Amino acid sequence: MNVQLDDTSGKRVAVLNSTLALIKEHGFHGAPMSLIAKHAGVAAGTIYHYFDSKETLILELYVHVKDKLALAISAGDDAEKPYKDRFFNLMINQFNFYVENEDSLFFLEQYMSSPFAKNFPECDSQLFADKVITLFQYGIENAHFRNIDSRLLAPTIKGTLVAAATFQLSEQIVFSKEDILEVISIIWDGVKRQ
Amino acid sequence: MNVQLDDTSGKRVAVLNSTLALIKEHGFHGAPMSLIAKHAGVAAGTIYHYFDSKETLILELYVHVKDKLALAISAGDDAEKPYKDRFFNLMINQFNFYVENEDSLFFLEQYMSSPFAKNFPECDSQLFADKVITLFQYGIENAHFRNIDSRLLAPTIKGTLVAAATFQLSEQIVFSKEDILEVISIIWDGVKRQ
Amino acid sequence: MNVQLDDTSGKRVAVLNSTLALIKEHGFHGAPMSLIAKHAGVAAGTIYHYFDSKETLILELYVHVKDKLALAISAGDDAEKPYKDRFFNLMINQFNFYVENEDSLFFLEQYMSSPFAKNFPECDSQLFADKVITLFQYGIENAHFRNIDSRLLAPTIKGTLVAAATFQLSEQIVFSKEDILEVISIIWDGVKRQ
Amino acid sequence: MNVQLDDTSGKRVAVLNSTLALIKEHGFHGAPMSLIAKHAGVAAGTIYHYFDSKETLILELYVHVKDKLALAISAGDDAEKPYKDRFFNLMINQFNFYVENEDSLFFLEQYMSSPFAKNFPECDSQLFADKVITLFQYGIENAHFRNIDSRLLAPTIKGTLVAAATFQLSEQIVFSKEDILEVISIIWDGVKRQ
DNA sequence: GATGAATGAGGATTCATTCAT
DNA sequence: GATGAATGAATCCTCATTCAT
Repeated sequence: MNVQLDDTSGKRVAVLNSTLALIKEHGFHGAPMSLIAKHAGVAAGTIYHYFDSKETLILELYVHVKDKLALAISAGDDAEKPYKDRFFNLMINQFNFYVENEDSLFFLEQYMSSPFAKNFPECDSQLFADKVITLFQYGIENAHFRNIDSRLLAPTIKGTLVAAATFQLSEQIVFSKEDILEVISIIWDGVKRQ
Repeated sequence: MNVQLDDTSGKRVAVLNSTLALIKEHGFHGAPMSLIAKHAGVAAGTIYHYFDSKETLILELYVHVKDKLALAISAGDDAEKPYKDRFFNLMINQFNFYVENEDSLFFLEQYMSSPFAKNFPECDSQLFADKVITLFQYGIENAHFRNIDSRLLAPTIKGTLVAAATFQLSEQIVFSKEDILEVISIIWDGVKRQ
Repeated sequence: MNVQLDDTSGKRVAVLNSTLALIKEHGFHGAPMSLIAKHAGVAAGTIYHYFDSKETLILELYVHVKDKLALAISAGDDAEKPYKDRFFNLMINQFNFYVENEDSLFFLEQYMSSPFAKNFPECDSQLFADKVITLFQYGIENAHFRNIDSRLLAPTIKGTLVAAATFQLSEQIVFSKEDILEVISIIWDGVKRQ
Repeated sequence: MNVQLDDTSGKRVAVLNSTLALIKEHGFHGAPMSLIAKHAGVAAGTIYHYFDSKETLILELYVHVKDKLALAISAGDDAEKPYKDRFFNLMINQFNFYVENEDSLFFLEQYMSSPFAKNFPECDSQLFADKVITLFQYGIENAHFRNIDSRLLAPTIKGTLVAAATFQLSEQIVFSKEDILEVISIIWDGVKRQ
């Protein structure tokens, strides 16, 4: 019954963004539907035109954010370039996305460590699988990485980048271009074929 | 007014453990005080003899778990040994703790990404600072690590270990001793002085 | 966020009246929100659409009742008449209001002697100040009363009327017109210019 | 099962006084048994050695306070003196008691307007009946007062005195000896035989 | 007598969701 | 589509009271 079409007034996106902002600021806890509605400038009931329940709202928000992340991460990727360059480009993009989209970072972290992630593993971004996972897979198959399970690679890499981004955001310190490359080198030196 | 003393019947610890178990299973959401009480085999009101509010219960649980973690991590540490050995020992201990204490791992992850961590940064385990942070600090000062900010080191390391432990737990796959060493090598090769 | 407007179904007033009735019958104690809701024929949550909390409900009820009192007291007041006549009219009106609105009388008494009155002295009926206090003030300024502090006059007068009304209500005795005039004479003879 | 005897440590009185103090400060509402116990320096359970329930505690406190009031009011009463003098002495004593025992005044007011007074009318101070009511009765029988119902006299008188005392206490103004006599004259001129 | 941990029913309040307009 | 008043189950917490020590 949900209406994704002709949301000309953009209420659907407004609700998603408000949910994101509120969860970032106050956690899942501090984002009741009534507050989301008010923050988005819509009536409480209106949310239910676009989302079946609060649960699906969160779930769809997750995919929405992950899509944005996939797009940002894969920007400028060029299959012609050496793999290490492509990897570094991805990492830099990812770091920048986190820093520039604090609420997305915080939401993703909360989502991933919540029961949602465990209970709805099938609910994820196709775009992310296509753009990001694929590249990792390629690196594994072509022996650019150590011989580790592919499914361990992504969280390992993410862990360090998230740590760095969170650190910059919380500490009000700005990493220089070189600092970021140093951080990515930590990752690369760890996971690359030795 | 809380009574930590002579809780001979162990109700305080029972409440902490029940909270841990329920949060692991159902998230912060699925752990109402009434359920915690029932799970712990105490009356709802009894919880409030030991904790001022649900918030302080969570906060004290965090320190409690972090204390246990610190103890487990630092087991068998020997200042006489080479630094790399000490580092590997810590990592192995940490990985094992996570795998053997799934509920602690899940709770810590949820706690760290929740607003609690941001709102109460001063509320942390002294034991952890003494046993674990100190060893990292030592490694930094004695140039065993790359020249990265000390505050970035810990979350980076943790990220990979947590990823590995979560992976093993969720996928029902048991890392062999060698697999674990491989994972720790990822970390070590990344952060060690190049 | 409260909605005083277009409460066409009259739920707000129903809640006020139910609160009044229950407090009269059982005191502040015996008026839990759940009972008020049931008595008013609304859901418990509905009360919170109209009042922020139980405290504000009580506070707004006080002003509501005091407004009704002010209106009843000043009925038929005529600035052309001699002051003593106006005073007697007010007193008779007040006595009648108390007798005819037992729940208002009991509520006001409980409210005035509760910490509410001390903690929120600024929360009072403007109507009462305009209609009733003003007339007393006039009497003081024009030397119809003894030379006593104006702020002492009102409670003194009220004390006797409340005593009389309470007496009639509790004893199931009906004062005759003459009896009431006698009581008012007690007041008047006490406070009038000797 | 209550023990009024050999309360050598004075715990019973301590509980009564703590209850009085807390009710004065925070109302019936703000005087939970646990707080009374702490304020009185006894264990919560101890209160139940002296009082069957919270209800009886309040009831007994009322009689206790009323006894003290009766004693204070009738101090210096002399059957040989003219009735008006005796009446004035009583009034002055009563005013002074209220001003000097603010918590008793506030408690009595709250008690009288609460459902307690209605539900337990038989629970009152014998001392008060003997010392104070008796004197009023005498005045009525000997035609010192107007021809009003005897049961109306006391609350009428009390109303004005309480108003005056409350006024002084709340406004931080000290009535002079003359001011008090003026107030009592209001009463006397009102109720005396015209 | 005295203690205070323990109880659990009851109270204020929140919030996801519905539905008549 | 959009609204927001209304719902009532669920939540956190309080507090009079009991009882083993």
